[in-house]
Amino acid sequence: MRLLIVDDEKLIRDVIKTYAETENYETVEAENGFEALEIIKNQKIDLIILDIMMPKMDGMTFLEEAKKTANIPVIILSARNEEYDKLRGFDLGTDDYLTKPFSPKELLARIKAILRRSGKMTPDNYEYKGLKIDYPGHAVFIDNKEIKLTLKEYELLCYFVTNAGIALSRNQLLNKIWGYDFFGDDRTIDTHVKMLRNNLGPYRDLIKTVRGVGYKFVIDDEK
Amino acid sequence: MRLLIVDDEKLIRDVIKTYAETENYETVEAENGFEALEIIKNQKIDLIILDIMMPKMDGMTFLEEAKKTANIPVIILSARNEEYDKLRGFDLGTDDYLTKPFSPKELLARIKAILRRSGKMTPDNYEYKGLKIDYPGHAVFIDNKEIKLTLKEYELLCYFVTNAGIALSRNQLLNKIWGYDFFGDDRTIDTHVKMLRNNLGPYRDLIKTVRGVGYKFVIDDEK
DNA sequence: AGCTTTTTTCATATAATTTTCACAAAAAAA
DNA sequence: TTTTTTTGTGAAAATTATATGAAAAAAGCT
Repeated sequence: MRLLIVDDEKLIRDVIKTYAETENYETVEAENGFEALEIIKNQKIDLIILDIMMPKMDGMTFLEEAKKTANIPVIILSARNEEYDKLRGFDLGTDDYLTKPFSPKELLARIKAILRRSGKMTPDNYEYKGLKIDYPGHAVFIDNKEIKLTLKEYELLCYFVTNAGIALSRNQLLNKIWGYDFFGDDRTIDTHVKMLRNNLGPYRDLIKTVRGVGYKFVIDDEK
Repeated sequence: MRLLIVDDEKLIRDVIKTYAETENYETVEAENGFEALEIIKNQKIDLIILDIMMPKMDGMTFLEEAKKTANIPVIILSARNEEYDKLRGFDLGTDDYLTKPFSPKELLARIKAILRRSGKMTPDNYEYKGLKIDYPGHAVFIDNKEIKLTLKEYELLCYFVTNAGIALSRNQLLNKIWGYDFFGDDRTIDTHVKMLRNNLGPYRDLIKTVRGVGYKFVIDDEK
């Protein structure tokens, strides 16, 4: 579950980030509308927390643009005195708003409510044949026996699973799992895939090599 | 722990009832708002599971009436498309809602969460094998012998126990046990976990290290 | 204040994970 | 078939995370 926090004040972003992380949400930050637009174009974001009042591109402008791109629910933050009118017309069934100052607790409640409402609840487990992932427990089972994966292997597997059927390039994998700032060897991924495959035992073939591209997690039995 | 299930469809009531009983909740059923009102006037009910859409007296009307009578937490069931607006104003801190179709498992999780939150379920003790926690007495026993834990150790243990099976990050632990305003060293947690483990003696392995994440309390015997 | 207990910090040891790299194997292209 | 490109693999090296002991700091107690 990834939240995008858009606010020009670092302090506010940090506070929200801190609280969000206690609930295990991942967070991405943007300082202004431009940055935010870039992010929603390139990353999977489940919810946007948006300060309406910002320099450069203000919240409303961003919102209009954003709604054209993707349908991501938004929690709008605004000072009590800002024009309420502007908020009219927004889909309060999908979105929500909160006036500053707000209590972090309330924000968290709203976040939860919205994510739930929009059906974005992360399932707490994945299962395919004898392969099971217990997300909250960070555990993976094969035929009901837990297999021990390292963090990277686990992350890899989760990413594969949520992108089943899609060929993922090494670059994509690097960016998503290692982060944008990783400049390591390409063989690194191969090595991790190797180890993951080994650990998956009978399910090792679920991770197919897509030559010239990367890897793909398949859940059908085509040969 | 008695749950009142209010829904006009017998099928739904039955499903909920069945699942609820697996968790040892008693259930009482009502087919409509009138019946439900009667019941909460005359019986001790800890939680209401309420379909918002019903003939005769609908859920909202019932809810308004019910809130006058007693302060019982409510889980509202609604179809995804029903007007969200109506739900505004309800105390999402106390109540909760779920859109149909929902997984029984999720419903159970919510029930648990709400009962816990509203302090109704606070069992006064926890027991797993020879490990016992006497909450009111703030005491912990191992094989019927009291072990002396410091406050932090006790809090840690309780938090682990109520989140059994879930990998808890250091951040989460810090925030929940130390509070949001603690900016201490990460090793602090390790140290407390170490001490707690030592004090747990034979049960020290219930607290597993989840490398790269944090710790997890496990209650099953997988190796 | 002095003493005890608890909490926190921190340095070091230990263990596990991650990365690199050279070469083998496989696939694709020539 | 031969060459070229790409991927697989094992093992070592580098890095990172956790466990632990001991000491400092803080909080309680009498």
